[in-house]
Amino acid sequence: MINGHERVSDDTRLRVENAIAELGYQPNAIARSMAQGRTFTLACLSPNLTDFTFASIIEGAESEARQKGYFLLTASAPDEKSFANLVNQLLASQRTEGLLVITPNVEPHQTLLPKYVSTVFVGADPRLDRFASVTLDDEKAGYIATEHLIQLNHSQIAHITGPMIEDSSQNRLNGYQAALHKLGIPCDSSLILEGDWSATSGYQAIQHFLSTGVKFSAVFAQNDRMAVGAIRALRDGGKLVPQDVSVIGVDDMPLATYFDPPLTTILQDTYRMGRVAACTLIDAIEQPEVACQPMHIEPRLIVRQSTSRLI
Amino acid sequence: MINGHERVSDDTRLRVENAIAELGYQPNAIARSMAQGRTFTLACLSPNLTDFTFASIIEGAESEARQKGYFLLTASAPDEKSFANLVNQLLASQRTEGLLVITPNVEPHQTLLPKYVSTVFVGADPRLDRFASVTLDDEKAGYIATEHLIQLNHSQIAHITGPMIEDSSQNRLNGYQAALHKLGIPCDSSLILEGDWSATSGYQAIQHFLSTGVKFSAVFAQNDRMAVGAIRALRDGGKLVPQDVSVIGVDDMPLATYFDPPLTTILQDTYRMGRVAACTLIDAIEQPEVACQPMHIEPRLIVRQSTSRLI
DNA sequence: ATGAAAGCGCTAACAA
DNA sequence: TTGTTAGCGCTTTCAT
Repeated sequence: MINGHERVSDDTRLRVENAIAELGYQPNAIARSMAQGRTFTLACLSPNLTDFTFASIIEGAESEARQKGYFLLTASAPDEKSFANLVNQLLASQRTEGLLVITPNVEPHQTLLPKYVSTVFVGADPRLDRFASVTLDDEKAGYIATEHLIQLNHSQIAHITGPMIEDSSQNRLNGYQAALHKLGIPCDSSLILEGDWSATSGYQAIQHFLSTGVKFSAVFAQNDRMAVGAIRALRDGGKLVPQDVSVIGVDDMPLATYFDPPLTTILQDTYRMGRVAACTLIDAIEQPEVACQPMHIEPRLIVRQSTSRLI
Repeated sequence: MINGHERVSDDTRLRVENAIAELGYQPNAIARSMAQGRTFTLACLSPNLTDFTFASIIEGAESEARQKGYFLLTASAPDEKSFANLVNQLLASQRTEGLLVITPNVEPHQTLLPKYVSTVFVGADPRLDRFASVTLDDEKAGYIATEHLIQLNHSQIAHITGPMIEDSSQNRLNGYQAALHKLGIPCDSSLILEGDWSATSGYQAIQHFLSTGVKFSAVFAQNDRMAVGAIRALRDGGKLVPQDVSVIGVDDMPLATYFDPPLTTILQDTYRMGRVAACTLIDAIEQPEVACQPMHIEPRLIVRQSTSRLI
C-alpha cells in the first residue's frame, strides 16, 4: 500500500509519509520481490569485464538501468561452458528479470537461451525476432574507414579483419569491399588477412604482407589494437607511418591520441550502445508485447595523424 | 530441507534427488533469501567501470565471488552524492550482504558507511578496524621505481604524483623519497609536481619542468597514463626517450608494450587485488568475529625500453 | 476510505 | 527419520 497511486485521503497519506520519514523506514527489497514477483535486477554477461569496449558497454547499461530503478548484476562468461552455467543459475533462481548478453558471436549463446526471458544482445545480431540486439553499424564503419583512405588517394589498401566467424568482422569487410567497389578500385584478396583482434595479430599480418612483397600504401585494421600492432610492425620493417603507410583502426580506445602517431580511427560509441541496450531490455520487460528489432549505432570517423595523403 | 547436511536416509535422499533431476526443479532464490535472510549477493561500488585498474579489480572480485557462490552487483558512483544514494538504497533494501568499495579516497565514503555492514575498501586504507582494505604496497612501488632509476645511474629524477589528497600518491612519494635517501641522493622539491592521473597532467608537468629549466635525466610518474603524457611532452620538447630522459610509470596498463618506446613500469596486480578483496569480504560476512586488517599487494618491476642507463 | 487477512516459495523448528 | 507448520516482510485482495 506504500506505493504511489492509491485511493487514500490526503490526510492519511501525509501522516504515513511523516511516519516513514521519522522512523527512517525503507522496505525490504527481497520481501518486495517475493510479493510482487519482480526483482528489478538485470544481469549482464560479458566475455570479460576488462576489455575497454565491454567495460564501457557495461558502464552505459548500468547507468541507464539504475536511472530506471534497476540494479545490474555483472558476470564474466569467457567460454561456452561458463556461459551456460551462468544462464542456468540466473534463470532458474529467478533473481534476474532480463539478460544483457555482450558477445561477438550469436552462437552458441542463442541456443542456450529460452524464449521466455527478455534478452538483448550487444555486439552481435541474432536475426531472430525473439531477441533484440544492439550493434555498431559495422558495414558502415568499414565503408567510412576505407572511403577515408581512398579520399587520401590510396588505392592499395591492406585489410586486417577480426575472426571471420564473427559477424562484425564479415560486415566490416563487406563495408571495405563496398567502398572499393563504389569508388572503382579493384579488390585484391592478397591484401586481406584475418586477425584475432590482438595487437600481436596485427603485427603478424603486416609481417606477412611485408614478406610476401605485396604492395600497399595504407592499412585498415578492424580494431585499434591490431592497428597499433600493425604500426609497430611497419616501423620495425623500416616504414614510416603515415609518410610511407597510412593506418586506420576502429574503436577509438583510451589513449588513442597518445600512441605514436596519434591514431586515426572510427569511433564506436560503446557507452551509448550499453545505454540503448539496457533501455531496450527494460522496455521488453515492462511491455513484452512490443516487437524487438536489431538496432545499429552510427560509427564516426576521427582523423588524427596515422593517416595522410598519398603523394 | 533440500540443503546438503541433513539427517535423512540414503534411500529417501536418492529418491528426492531423482525427482529433482527429473522435474528440473530449481529453488527460487528470492524465496530462499526471504526465508534464510541471506541474499548471497555482494555489491561493488567503483568511481567508474571503465578505467582498466577498476575494471580489473571488479573482474577479479566477480570471479572469486562467483566461485564462492555469490553474485556481484556492480554500480558506478563517480561522486559523493551518487555514492551516498547508492549505499542508502543498497543497505536499506537489504538486497546485498557486503560492500566492496573501490575508491582512491577513504573520505567521505567511510563516514557514509554504517558499522554493521561488511565492507572492504580497495585502493585506500581506512585505518579503522571496522573496515578491511586491500591496496598496492604503494610505498614499496615508489621505492622500487626510484631504485631502478638510481641503479641506472640517474640522480636527477623528476617525480609526477597523483592528487596529493589520495593516500596512494603520498605513499608512492614517500617511497620515492625513501629510495633517494637510502641511496644517498638529495631530494630536490623543485623536481616534484602534482598531477591528476591523466595523460594530459603528465604532459603539463613535463612542460613545466622544461620551461623552468630544472635539470633531470629521468622521470618517475605515479601511473602509466601520466608517464605516456610525459613521454609525449619530452618528445615535443626535443628530448629522446630513453636516450636523453628515462621514464617509468606504475600500473602496467594494457598495450604498455605498444607505446613508443615500450613502457618500463611497476606492475599493480589489480585482478589479484579484486580476488583478495572479495575473499576477505566473504570471510567477513561468514565469520563476523574475525578481525580485519589492511592487506598490501606486492608491486613488481617490469623493465621495457623507456628507461636506460645514464652515460 | 480503511483495516484485516491471505499468500508469494521457501527454510527451520517442531511434532510425530 | 520423517511429515507438518509457522513465518520471513511485503503486496494484494477482500471485507468492512
